[in-house]
Amino acid sequence: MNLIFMGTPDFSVPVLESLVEARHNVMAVVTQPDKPKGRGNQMQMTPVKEKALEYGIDKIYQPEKIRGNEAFYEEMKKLNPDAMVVVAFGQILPKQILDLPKYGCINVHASILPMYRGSAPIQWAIINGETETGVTTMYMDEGIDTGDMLLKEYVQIAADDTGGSLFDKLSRIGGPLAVKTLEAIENGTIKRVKQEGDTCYSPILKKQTGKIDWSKPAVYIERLIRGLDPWPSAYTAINGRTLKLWKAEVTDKEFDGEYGEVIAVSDDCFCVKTGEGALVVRELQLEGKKRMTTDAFLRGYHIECGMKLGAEE
RNA sequence: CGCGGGGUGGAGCAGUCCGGAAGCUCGUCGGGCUCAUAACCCGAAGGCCGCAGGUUCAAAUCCUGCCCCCGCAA
Repeated sequence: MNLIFMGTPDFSVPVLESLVEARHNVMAVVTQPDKPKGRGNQMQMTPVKEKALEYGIDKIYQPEKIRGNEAFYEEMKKLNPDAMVVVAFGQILPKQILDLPKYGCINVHASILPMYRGSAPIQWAIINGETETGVTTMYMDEGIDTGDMLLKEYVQIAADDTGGSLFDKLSRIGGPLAVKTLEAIENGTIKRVKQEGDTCYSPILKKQTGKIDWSKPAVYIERLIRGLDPWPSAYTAINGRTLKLWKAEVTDKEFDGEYGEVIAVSDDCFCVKTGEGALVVRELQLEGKKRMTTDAFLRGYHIECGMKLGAEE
């Protein structure tokens, strides 16, 4: 098929790869504009752009805004695509664009719709303690992840899955599922299913999302830590410095003390009181330092019972 | 030129401001104690103090340039 691919971050890349490898003709790639990122504010290409360049796809569009962008619309129209495949592109497409391709716009979404619509379905599935998630392909409509569903593939969430590991699992199946969906569309064997029943929205992740509220149950905090690993990470504060937590275990034991108070310290870990149970910290990272085991951390940093984490200085 | 922290035996740190014998908590190896041990006691090995210049009688420490790691902001 003659395709236009729209996507931006890492999650989009494996889908682009699958499409190219399945010998679809990816005529053009649309991705978000390059932005200055990272230390020193270096300009950085989006992952999708990098991959497109690697494949020698020369038509790369990076419109600031698609909505109301007539020039862009004319370009797309000229290409006359059979379908557009959209994966985590980052802009909402106007109806004009959605109606353009013969077979419509296909979206690959990292959840089992209609649950976890929105931009961070993977991480929120972990944070909320789901045991299962997956990938859904659908026809796009004007809403956010509300279009008719096409194919689904389920994935189990392991007790030690992180945002990163689950991301990897889902991005591996996203590509093949997109290819399969296009095949079925071409053959006319695809079935479209309306989204009905329970739904929920997974809001975009911000740095702030990772701020630990110690009055929450330990199980929730533990899932927050896993869900936001490797980005944006769950964090608290110690002696006025940011402390990221990377690995922790939950204890049911209840201790006296305030929420966020260190209530036990041993050679290789320390324990923090939460709203429900306590959290044993196993791996962390102090501002300006590398990620390390609590064991290593405690050799150079002194922690005592009674210290409060997350306190505003 | 966005802001900031840091690179010291295998790990994590102190020492740097106010130059002058390489330190701390662990780990490793050997020995001892013990029914036994990740516990305790004794001993040992292991460091171009990120790299390159400079100042000095003397530099981990002061000056200059560079490399690398990390947090924030975007």
